[in-house]
Amino acid sequence: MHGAMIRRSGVTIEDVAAAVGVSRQTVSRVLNGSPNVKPAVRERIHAAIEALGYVPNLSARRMGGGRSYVVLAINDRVRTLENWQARRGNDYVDQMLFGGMTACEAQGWHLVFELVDTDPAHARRGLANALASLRPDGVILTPPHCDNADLVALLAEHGIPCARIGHREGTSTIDVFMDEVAAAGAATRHLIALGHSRIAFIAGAANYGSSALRIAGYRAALAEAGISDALVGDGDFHFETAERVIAALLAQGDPPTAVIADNDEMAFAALHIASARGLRVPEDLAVVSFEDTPGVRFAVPPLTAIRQPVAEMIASACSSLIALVEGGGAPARHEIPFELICRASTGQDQR
Amino acid sequence: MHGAMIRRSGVTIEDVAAAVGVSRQTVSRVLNGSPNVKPAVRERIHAAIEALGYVPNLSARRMGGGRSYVVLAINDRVRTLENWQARRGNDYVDQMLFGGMTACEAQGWHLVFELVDTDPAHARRGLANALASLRPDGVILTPPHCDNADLVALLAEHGIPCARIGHREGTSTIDVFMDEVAAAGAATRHLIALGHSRIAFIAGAANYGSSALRIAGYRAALAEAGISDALVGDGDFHFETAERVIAALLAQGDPPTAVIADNDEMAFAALHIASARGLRVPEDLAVVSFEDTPGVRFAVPPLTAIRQPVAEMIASACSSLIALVEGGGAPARHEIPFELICRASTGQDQR
DNA sequence: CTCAAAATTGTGATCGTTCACAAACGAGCC
DNA sequence: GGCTCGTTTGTGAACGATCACAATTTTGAG
Repeated sequence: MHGAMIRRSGVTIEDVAAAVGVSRQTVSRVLNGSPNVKPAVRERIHAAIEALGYVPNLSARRMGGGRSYVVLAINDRVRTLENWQARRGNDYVDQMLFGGMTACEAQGWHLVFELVDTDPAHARRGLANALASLRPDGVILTPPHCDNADLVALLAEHGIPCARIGHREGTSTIDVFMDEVAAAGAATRHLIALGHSRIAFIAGAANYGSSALRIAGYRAALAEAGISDALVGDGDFHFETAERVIAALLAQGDPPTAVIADNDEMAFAALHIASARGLRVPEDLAVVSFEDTPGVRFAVPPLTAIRQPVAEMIASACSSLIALVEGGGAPARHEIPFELICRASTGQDQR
Repeated sequence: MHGAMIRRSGVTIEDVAAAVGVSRQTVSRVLNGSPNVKPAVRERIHAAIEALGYVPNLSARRMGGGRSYVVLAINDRVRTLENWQARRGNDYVDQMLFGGMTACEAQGWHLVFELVDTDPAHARRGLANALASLRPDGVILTPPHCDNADLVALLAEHGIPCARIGHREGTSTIDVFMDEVAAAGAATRHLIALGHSRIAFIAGAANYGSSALRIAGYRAALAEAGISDALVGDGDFHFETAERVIAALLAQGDPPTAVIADNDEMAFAALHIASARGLRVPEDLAVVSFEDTPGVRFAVPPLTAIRQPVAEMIASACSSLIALVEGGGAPARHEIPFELICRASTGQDQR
């Protein structure tokens, strides 16, 4: 068949250029928003792109030396599904995917996830491999990678902008975080306003930055109300440990009438103990949680909780990275507002 | 500095070739597992790759006309986080990410997620755009896209292998599914074995393939035990509706003593009603759920559930796609075994 | 009307890899 | 030893975009 060419793939920039009667570079300029294109030509190129259904090939763009239009989100790798789900609440990733993809897509970018070992020796190598193979334009580090200075340094060496979730000390990075101190304070003050003075805080892990900040906020709110007794229990984010810790607190001479748990799973442990001992919630024991996974609405009773705005945080990280790459400017810090959602476990009626 | 060149990026295949003293093509052969390389040379190349920390650039590979080493997972796009989380249980995506990434990574592949509108007119276009920009080597369609024949056709036109999750009719596609009929049968027989004969099934949605199959399995198990009364309630996967439906069933003259819910959220509704009416679970009302999100272990009491093996399904889909691309062969169907996990809501002790 | 400056458009080189094909090498057979 | 055939290695072209720079057109001031 004379003149027929075998096409390895779909519509290319040359096809658009040929259809309009301009060079590929002019089409490229339109794609990349260069100002120096005659309005009439720009119009015709847009029409041709639409008509032909042209979409730029991401790999080719990357090869051309331009941007990759890819944001890489780094999560910690775990071995089993159980560990993965227990990691940081099982809807953390769900929210990441939603928030991140929605934000990236709105700008014509893509979000790619990669798992990297937390172990420092493997972490650097894992990130380096991901960078080499994907060549992202920006990287998001989630906990606990966000606290790994080595990874931040590696990204700086490569000149790749970095956003950190749940970290607030950065100067060279985009830090996106919520005010953990204020959130714990709000939860504590909510209970104090309801008349409680024996309020326990079940911490997740001493070495987690967020736990320490929350304990500080809790203590500050108590102090502010003139309550001298802080009742901090050492949990590990898991049900069984929390059960023991809460049981021990309740066995004291002057037991708590309210519990703040560092995540939902531990709040469920509080409900479970209350149920087992015939304590009414919230009358005998009020419960507040940090996290607000969808399931807490269906607990018996539904849990009052500080909502962790994960989707918003990731969306903000993506938007900021994109803005940084496309518009220049300097990395900034973004505090995302938290929310205290009052439900039946502290006496409110709503679900 | 004489001879110094400005490097736009990291280690390339040429660097490895130069270090070993061979041509790039020989290194490429080693990377792609070609058999025709002298063992001694292969050895030295592997050593150099290791020493230099070389990782192939994915974009360049794709440009070279080879594979992209990318599996694209298509999910339905929704507008709000609430809808996203309510979609199919909030840990569906969590499991997808874990199962899919783990499987892909093991083969040196990558998993990329993309959101595509469910609306038929936009769906085709959304997928076409994703294909054009990412050029994946394989695509996974999750519900409800898995049932969209138009998308399957589009992939066939492009010659891109396709795996469908939760679909079992495919001939040209890799279909990965669980035996919904048998699972519902197992749940039903479990309750019958515990002495129940008034067993209700709260369906999720009539037009969901899986709901219909589960109802069939439920009815078959009843018939098998000589129980003539099937008590099917029409739910919509949501708490509030399920609450009404279950209340109506309990108001009957001869109310059910057991409820099977089509997802966890509706099972929580059953627990909630029981708690509100002072019915003991499992003594007065036994509850079985389909889904087994992590939270059901912390319900009061913990829920017996059919575990939906989402992570395994996605992992299987990825592995099969990769095998198909790398090894040839024909698409096959994969039935993933389900599991009935017995907990306190049907009388068992474990969590 | 002329000419310089600004705006617009086009051309070759380039990114890092694989493909297609050609060349060199080595073993086995008569 | 010479020849063929299979194994191993190398070379130029290609993929589809962007970059750097050059060429052309348009604009506007004198």
